[in-house]
Amino acid sequence: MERNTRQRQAVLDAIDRAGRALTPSEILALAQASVASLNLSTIYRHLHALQDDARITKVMLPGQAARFEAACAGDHHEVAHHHHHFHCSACDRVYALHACPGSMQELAPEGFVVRAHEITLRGLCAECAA
Amino acid sequence: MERNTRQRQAVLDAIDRAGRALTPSEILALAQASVASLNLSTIYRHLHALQDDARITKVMLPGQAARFEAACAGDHHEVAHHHHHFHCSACDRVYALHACPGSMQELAPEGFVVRAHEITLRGLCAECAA
DNA sequence: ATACTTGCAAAACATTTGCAGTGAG
DNA sequence: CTCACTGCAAATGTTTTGCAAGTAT
Repeated sequence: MERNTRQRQAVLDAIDRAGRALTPSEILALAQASVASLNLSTIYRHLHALQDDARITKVMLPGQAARFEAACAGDHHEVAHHHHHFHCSACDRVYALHACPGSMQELAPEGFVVRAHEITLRGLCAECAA
Repeated sequence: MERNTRQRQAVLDAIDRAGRALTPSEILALAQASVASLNLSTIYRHLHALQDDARITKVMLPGQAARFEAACAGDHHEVAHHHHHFHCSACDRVYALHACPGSMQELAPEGFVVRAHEITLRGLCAECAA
């Protein structure tokens, strides 16, 4: 997974241009505009490879299939920026939130060691609320 | 799904006695102690029915299969208590957290309507940290 | 030319559903 | 005695993998 193929470029372009997290099916639909024969297996293989290369990030939300977003989406750091997500109940789209209220250590009982936290907001995006 | 069968009781007992959220497979293993022939299909059917009866709650965590916990676990309200969860990376168990930092409205951009939020903490539970 | 990539089909999981037989009330 | 419930097998949706053919370098 290191050659620069049309398929790899199509997957990366779809994600880079989206500006939000996409499901593998959405990526398939978008990338097939460039490479009509594109297959879901190939999509998944490139999604893994692009994660290893830190070009994209996997976004897992409760009860949702995995989505993928451009690494460093919306910021200009070298390392992936810690952030959370908003899931619109109406259009089912997922948007990155560039804020974080802090470590949440205090929510855990005595003796529990908190190493990470994830916050998901749900509701209506600006478009659907209008 | 309204008769009081051995299967239904076995599923409910397993969840009520666990004190933490269980996966359907864990429930199967526990409930088969009472009803050896018990089947995963039956488990799932009762899980839906018990949710409708508000006896149990479905717990969805990012990247995890669904788990189920007793409704009102750990508190004494009539309505399901709003709470979050801790997922131990070592033993893969899920514990309820009886605290919540608030609505998180402020994390969303202008125009977004926040209707709900979910927080998942990950790390080591007291047992695994020791 | 060589070895990485691709597409397809089939396998893995979690969950749901059709159906015919079983059992609670 | 009925109709809901159960168990099994098959279907669904998402993700992974084996393999033979295709292609970038």
